[in-house]
Amino acid sequence: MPSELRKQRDQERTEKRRLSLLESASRVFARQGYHRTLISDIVNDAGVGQGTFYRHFKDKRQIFEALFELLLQKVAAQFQDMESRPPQSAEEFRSASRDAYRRMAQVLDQNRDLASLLLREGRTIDAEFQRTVEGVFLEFAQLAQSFLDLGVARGFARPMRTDIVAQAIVGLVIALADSWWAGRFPGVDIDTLVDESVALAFDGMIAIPNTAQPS
Amino acid sequence: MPSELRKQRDQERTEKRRLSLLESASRVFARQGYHRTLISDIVNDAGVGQGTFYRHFKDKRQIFEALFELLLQKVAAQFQDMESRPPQSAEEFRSASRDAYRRMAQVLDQNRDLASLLLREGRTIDAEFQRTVEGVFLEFAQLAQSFLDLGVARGFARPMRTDIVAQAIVGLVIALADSWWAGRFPGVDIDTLVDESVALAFDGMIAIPNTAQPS
Amino acid sequence: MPSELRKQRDQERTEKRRLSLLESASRVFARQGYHRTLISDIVNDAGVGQGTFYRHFKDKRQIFEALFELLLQKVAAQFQDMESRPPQSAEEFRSASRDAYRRMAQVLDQNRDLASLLLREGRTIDAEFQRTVEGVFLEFAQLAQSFLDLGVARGFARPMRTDIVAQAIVGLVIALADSWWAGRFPGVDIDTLVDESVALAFDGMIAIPNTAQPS
Amino acid sequence: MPSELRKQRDQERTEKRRLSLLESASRVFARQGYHRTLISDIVNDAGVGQGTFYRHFKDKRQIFEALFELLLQKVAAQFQDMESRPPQSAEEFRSASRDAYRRMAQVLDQNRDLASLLLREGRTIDAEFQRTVEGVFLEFAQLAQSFLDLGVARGFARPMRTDIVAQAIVGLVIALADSWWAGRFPGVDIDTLVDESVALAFDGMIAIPNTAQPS
DNA sequence: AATGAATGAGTATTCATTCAT
DNA sequence: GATGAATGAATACTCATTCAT
Repeated sequence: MPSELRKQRDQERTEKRRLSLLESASRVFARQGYHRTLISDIVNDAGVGQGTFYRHFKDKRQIFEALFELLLQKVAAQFQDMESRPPQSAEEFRSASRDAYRRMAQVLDQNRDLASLLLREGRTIDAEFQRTVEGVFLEFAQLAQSFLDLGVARGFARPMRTDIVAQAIVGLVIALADSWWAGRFPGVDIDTLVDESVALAFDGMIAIPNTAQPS
Repeated sequence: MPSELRKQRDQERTEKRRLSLLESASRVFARQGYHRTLISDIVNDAGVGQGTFYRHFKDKRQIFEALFELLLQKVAAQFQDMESRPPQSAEEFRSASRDAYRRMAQVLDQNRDLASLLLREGRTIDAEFQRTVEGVFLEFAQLAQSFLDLGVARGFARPMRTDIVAQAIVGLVIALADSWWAGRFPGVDIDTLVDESVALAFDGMIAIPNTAQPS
Repeated sequence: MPSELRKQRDQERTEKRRLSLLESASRVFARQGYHRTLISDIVNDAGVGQGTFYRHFKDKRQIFEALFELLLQKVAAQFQDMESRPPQSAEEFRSASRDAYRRMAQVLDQNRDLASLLLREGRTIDAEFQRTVEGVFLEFAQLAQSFLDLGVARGFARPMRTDIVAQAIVGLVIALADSWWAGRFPGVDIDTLVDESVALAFDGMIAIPNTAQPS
Repeated sequence: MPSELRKQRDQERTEKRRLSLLESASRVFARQGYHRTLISDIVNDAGVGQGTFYRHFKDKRQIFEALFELLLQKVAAQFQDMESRPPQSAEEFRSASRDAYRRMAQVLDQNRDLASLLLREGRTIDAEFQRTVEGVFLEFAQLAQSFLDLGVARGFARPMRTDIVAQAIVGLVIALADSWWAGRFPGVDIDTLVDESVALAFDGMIAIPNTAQPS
């Protein structure tokens, strides 16, 4: 009895089906938004029967949740191999920041539909999901804050309310991602976006008098 | 002719009803979110009959739209009397920015429920409303951009991609408002928030070498 | 504003609607059984919209429950004015029993559909309803038992396990009602049924030797 | 020729599967009732695949039918070896009755789950099954009736509507079985139940004057 | 023969909208 | 104009049944 083989093959097929549903859901959510999407839209897009959906997910919320976790995994993977040595100089501080920023930009852009969807609708599902999403935002903010604290402690950054600035930075990233996806920066590449953001965050907007008046 | 008087009184009562429905809608939307709110929730909160809703609004979308316009009006009013004389110095540039920022912070905070709701859910209603909301965001960004352009032109601000920075600034404002409302800044007052934001936007995070090297 | 009048008229109409739904439910349940009956069958029979059902009842179980209570009320009403003076002689004991029996037979027969339905399906709805129904059966059995106990105490009845006999009597009543409704007693009237039951319960089946051997 | 042996073994295994499914069905039906039982409940209990069910039974109704027939067979077996010599005296009449009663009590109690299930739900499956069940009840009633007729003819029993009394007796048996299973007779053994039933059926409840008046 | 993933017909239920009073 | 009971279209979800492996 090749039941072992059978079992494995079945499992693989099941997993494939699940992924195909996730892809369809992502596509349809991106097109119509979470709330205007029916289960039937998803299964039609996936080309499977109505009942098949319920074999893999409890309801619309759960497939959305699964998409959310998928994105989190990808984000985590992107930062997996990131150097963790604390910066030794102002220059290293800045380059580490730029690196983190660039990685975030990349993972967001590589998962554009998913990320855009989750950023836009994640907090409109229900109270619990709202908390989940805000928890993730907060985690990022806290990561940023501890990095800022380090910079302040070592004198690479000026004294500041790092809690406030960290949240501002996260908001800035999200806002720019959103604008970028909305096509409001025609002709701008990601590197420019990153460079401008980092420049703003580090140097601010103010004209630098030193450089301008060398004499 | 009492019919004239009667007519006016009726009209007033009608207007009062409309406002009461708008208030209820705002309250209920804020509590449950747009998508989880039923017409019956709104009329129950307002203490009027189900049919009465339809005498004043076509559907849920329309009352949401009306709330959106109400907020826009209040924002506009806040900026009505703002001085429009272009800044003549770097110092004026900075203070004008802070003033604009503070006004925005005030109007958002005075309409906390409404603003929070619209920022969170405005783009999840439908495609058309999404465009409307993004149009408003864009307007703010453009306003900010033209102000930045002016700063750059006069040498108050360093050269930069003002289109990008403007959107970043708008995102930053929204993110901080959101965090503030979510209670993530316990013990922080609005002025501190504004000051930190302006400091970040103008000076960046970097330690100021001038101060460090006085000689 | 005749809102008072309006309210009353509305309430009356609502009550009428509710009764019409109960009647339809009773009719359809009787025809198809509880489990094979759809909400749509009931509303079609009542000639009202699908949503109207849910304005009056939570679900199919609840309308069944309401029918059950309706029957209980009618049974209670039938026994409302029953004489409660304890029997003073064997003859009174027997006639009081016959009277109770007859009343039960009447109320069951007057609510044939309802009673038949509830006796047949009442215990197949769910565990909780089963307990409810059995509770009612038990109440009747206990009533019968206390009556029997009295008869035994006064010497009108022979010593016996009145708990067992009481339940047997209740079962006997139900079985005969069921057979009667199923048309298994063609040409028999209710009085005959009652008389035979009482004779069986009181005298048993055995030939009476005294009477048979007068000489 | 090993194919012969193989065939037989296969057949045995098939039969074992069938029985295991029947047992599971009986168990699950008894626990949840027919209508609340899903095919999946049965196959899960039996530890076989969903498809296997359909290799042995057409649908839920058919497995219920099979259980019903199983019970009938057991009942028939119980009465197989029963003496068929007509009673020659009042005493034999009574003892034959008690014997039949006791056998019925035994077979019902030995198949408690099955019997309880079929008595409770048998008539709620569909119209056809209802007729089948009522046919079986009727058969029992007719058997009882012909026995009663014989008793009346020979003077062992008083003249009575034997059709009515027979059905009453059957109802009484069922009611007591039901009460017994429901635990409403704590501490009572089956023999007591049988004895009380026979006493009620033969002698009724009335106090026996003979004993009271010895002279 | 056994399996269990896939299927979709069948239903309960919700809720925006209407309209008689 | 206000009301709220009535409505039924729209949808989520279940579960018996099939069938490829």
